Amino acid sequence: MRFSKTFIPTLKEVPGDAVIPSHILMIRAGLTRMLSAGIYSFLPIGYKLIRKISDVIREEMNAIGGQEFHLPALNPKEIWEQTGRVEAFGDTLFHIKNRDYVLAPTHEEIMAFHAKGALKSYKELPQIWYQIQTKFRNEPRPRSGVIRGRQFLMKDAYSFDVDFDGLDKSYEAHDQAYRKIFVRCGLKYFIVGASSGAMGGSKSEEFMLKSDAGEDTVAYCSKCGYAANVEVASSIIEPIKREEKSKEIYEISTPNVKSIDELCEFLKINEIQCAKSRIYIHDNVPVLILMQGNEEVNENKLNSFLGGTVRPAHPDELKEITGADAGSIGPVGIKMRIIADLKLKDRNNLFSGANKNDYHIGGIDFTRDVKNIEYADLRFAQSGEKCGRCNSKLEVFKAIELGHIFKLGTKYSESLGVRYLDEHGQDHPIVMGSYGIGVERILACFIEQNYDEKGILWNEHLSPFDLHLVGLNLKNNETKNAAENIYKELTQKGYDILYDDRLDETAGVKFNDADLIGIPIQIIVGEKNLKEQSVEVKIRETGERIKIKLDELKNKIAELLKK
RNA sequence: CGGGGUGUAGCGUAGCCCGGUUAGCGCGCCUGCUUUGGGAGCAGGAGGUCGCAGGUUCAACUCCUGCCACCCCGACCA
Repeated sequence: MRFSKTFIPTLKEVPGDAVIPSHILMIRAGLTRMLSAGIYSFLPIGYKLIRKISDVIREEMNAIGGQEFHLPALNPKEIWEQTGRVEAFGDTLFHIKNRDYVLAPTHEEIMAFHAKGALKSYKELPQIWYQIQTKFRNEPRPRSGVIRGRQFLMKDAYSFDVDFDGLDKSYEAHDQAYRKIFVRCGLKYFIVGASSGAMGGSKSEEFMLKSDAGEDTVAYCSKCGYAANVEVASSIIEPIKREEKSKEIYEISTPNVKSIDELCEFLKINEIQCAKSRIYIHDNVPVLILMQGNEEVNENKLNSFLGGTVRPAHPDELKEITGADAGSIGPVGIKMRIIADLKLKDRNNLFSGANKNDYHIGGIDFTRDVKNIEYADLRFAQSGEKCGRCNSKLEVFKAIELGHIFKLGTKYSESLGVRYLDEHGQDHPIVMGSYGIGVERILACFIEQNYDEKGILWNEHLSPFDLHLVGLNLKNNETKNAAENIYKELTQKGYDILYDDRLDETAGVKFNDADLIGIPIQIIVGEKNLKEQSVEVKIRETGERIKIKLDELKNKIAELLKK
């Protein structure tokens, strides 16, 4: 493809709205342009990459028997009402104003609608149906470029089976296909078991990728592969030992001390010696939660420990319940259920609030002064702590969700009446699975993992072109002829080439654009080397430049691209 | 939805606090000449509802009010 005839609007400067590397580079390298918040246009090179990624997905989906559909984005609202998801999605669902349609945020309903009455016999099952299409979600806050948009491309697949054993097989097939897809796209991913949230259903796995632009925080063990959202992740921690001698309990006047930081500063103590108090309301009953001073309550863990409904107490409730405001609450003498994090188990000589504003208590011994105290794991796992499974070190970091597979079960087939007859003529709901991949996310995440200060670093897994041919001063006829010949010959050999044939751009501009766009191999044709019948081959990632005789170029390229 | 920030030419920005030239600069773009191995030089040129609406004023990019858009943090999140 000739650069001079292709729309590749590269940008020298960082666009004001972009913050994360992939977003900046996708705009600077001319892959995408923003139309509105969370709505992006893909320009020719960007769209070419989207097609390449889609093709990988398509191949792996077809390999497990998937059949590709093309479904409407415009859906009758009625179908979504039948499954209760108009309400479930709430404001996230886009509604059409002048007709009772919604813009599909996903396609369980529509696939199930087509399956209904069409898949009637056990003989027709199982089926895997998928599509690669645009979804619409009215995200309250789009961010990170293409990573969370209001309109985005998703591959979503649905499996239809006679029973849960069949579903297990379909699920397993997708699991394997997904691994292949992400490996083929060159992504360093990991898998997190997760709850399936608003989608309904039981088992699920998320395919995730480490990134500062991520929206989830996960704990990951690179040794055994344990990965879990920090909301549920557990870790092995070293217990903190009791001090040898328990001091007497004593009250301290602490005027205007509200936070743990202020308390530590005021008393010249370490936050590890503090028991931080939080009041939660559990099924309308207050509970005191105690955390070590430097840690926060993991409300998710608290929730699953207590069951029922749990919420933090409002500031105005605190005084009524404890007699003090936040910052002066503590376990000594308080009459309610008390649960402390395991890090505080049986500790002594602790500091906490006195349940009296502007006073704290020191010398607290949980075994002596706080009767009926319960202990539970209520903290967030942190980097460096030991993995609960294999004892090596956990890492905690932000991650982006690339794909999600889950066992839906019969939620949609029940509510929409998607049923089949078994060999005895008995009728059953079809058992479904649902499997999604964010297509643009693959592109953005690849860039998040492969860039340097000059631009993107495509590789053998993913690249818009095989080769970037840079013709320097093309007003020089010899150079032009040589470049044109190389372009012709290598194209005939089957290579996909971006040929920078721009007449007026200087060498520097072309070099920088080539580095920005980031095709792995550059062939540079210039007067200097042509005098020796040579051109230069530059490896984008390493910056290595190799001088090659013209007649050896084809072999060298073949060798480089074979890897 | 809460907190913070920004909106000036295709892109990046100065000016605004403290109202008063023709709204300035860099990049990009157009024309000509020179240049061509790491974002070229000279000369000339085009391009602006200063986010929108209202208000104050002799006078508004600048002050006030409302709205909108975009970004960041949080809440939310298949």
